[in-house]
Amino acid sequence: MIQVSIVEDNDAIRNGLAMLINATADMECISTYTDCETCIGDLPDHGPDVILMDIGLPGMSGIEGVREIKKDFPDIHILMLTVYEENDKIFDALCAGATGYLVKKTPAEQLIQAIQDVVHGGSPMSSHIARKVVAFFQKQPPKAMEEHHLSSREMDILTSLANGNSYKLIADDLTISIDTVRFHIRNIYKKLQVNSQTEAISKAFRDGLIK
Amino acid sequence: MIQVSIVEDNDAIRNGLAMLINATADMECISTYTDCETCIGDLPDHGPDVILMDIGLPGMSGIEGVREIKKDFPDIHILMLTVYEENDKIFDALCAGATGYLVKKTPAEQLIQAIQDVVHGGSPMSSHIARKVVAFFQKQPPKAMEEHHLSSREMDILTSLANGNSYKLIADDLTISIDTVRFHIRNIYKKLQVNSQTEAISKAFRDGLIK
DNA sequence: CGGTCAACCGCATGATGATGCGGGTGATAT
DNA sequence: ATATCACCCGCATCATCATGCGGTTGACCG
Repeated sequence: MIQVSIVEDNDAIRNGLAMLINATADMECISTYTDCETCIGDLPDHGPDVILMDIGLPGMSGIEGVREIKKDFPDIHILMLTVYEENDKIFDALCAGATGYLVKKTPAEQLIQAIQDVVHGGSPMSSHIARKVVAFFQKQPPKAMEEHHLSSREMDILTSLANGNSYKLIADDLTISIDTVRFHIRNIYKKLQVNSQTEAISKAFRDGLIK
Repeated sequence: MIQVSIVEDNDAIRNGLAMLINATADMECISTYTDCETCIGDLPDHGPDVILMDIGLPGMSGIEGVREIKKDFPDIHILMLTVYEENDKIFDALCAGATGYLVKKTPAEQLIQAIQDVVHGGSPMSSHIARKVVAFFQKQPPKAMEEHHLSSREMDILTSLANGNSYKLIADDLTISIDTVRFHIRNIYKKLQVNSQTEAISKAFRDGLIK
């Protein structure tokens, strides 16, 4: 029996969801809340397996609620159920610890399916949400190493620099002279359009040149 | 009519998939390949809407194939269909441009559903795959600011430092004296266990103190 | 009320870095 | 065969940083 709680301030939606869940075999809605705060207060007494969580709530937002709940009850799966489709909300919710993310227009049967999915190790997402999540990975390397056309030697030096080595140490590591290290670093600066180690390292990290 | 191509070296699987697709209304398999190279060669002539792509292929890997295809035909949706569930493969495939990621044991009807989903703006993923993708977002801050207990002032300085500002600039920005900047930086170094700007910035990035 | 702590300020010294200039080699491309 | 480019080396100079020491203030806590 999957035990579900609901956090949703709209009465009609909340009650509708509760009825839907109670009408499903092997699933029951053990509690409903109109805000995160009271939900969190109840958790020590009766913790559900899954929480359906709205985002736009009075008081603490659903995303903040996820963070709080996950901190103390990491085993509870939280399924965001919201009208928001902005990237910020999606990623914030997932980073906060939400296991899935559904838009409110999701049909009843898919919602039930999602709840089952989440307890069986899945992460249900509405299709357009999933697409945005996937898109996140694809726009990651806007400027890769090739864009900055750093030579392999320059990458050596940059990497060593990022590890906190001084010019002297880098020179010893690569068995070249310290002046050569200077030479390469000058070129790196030109290519990255910076003029200090700190800037170079920052840029390298942000552009994914270094991990 | 959704036009589908298949790249899969296993004869039984490839033929099975083709039959399944051709048996579905509004869907046809227009070509099948046992390797990426010939598929890519064919694309200029007959480009499908969706490609089902295996990863473990003779010659060019499916992931490399995705990269190549997406470079020249960004509108073709590629659905990975593979046995691999390792994080590396998943993320590499998505970064390369795959729109969805299914494991091979996916039942026929879900596979058909996934193909339809992908042309309608979704990103179908097997449930365990989706969970891994979501988990990616959640394990981001292994050591957050709290772990290093940097004060908010120290964070100001660290951030400014990462933006390539010199002590003097930081001092002006925060309207404090340059000696105070030094003071804070000394403390930052102690807390991060480093002793140079470069190391501090590297550590800050790697620990997610700075984005 | 004394203790602790974050935040602030100052000075001094040696080390390191940034940048300008000069030069050399070998491999690849035109 | 000459150009280009990555890579290598050297010197000089000024700016910046790392680190040691000292101090003040105001907030919070037992």
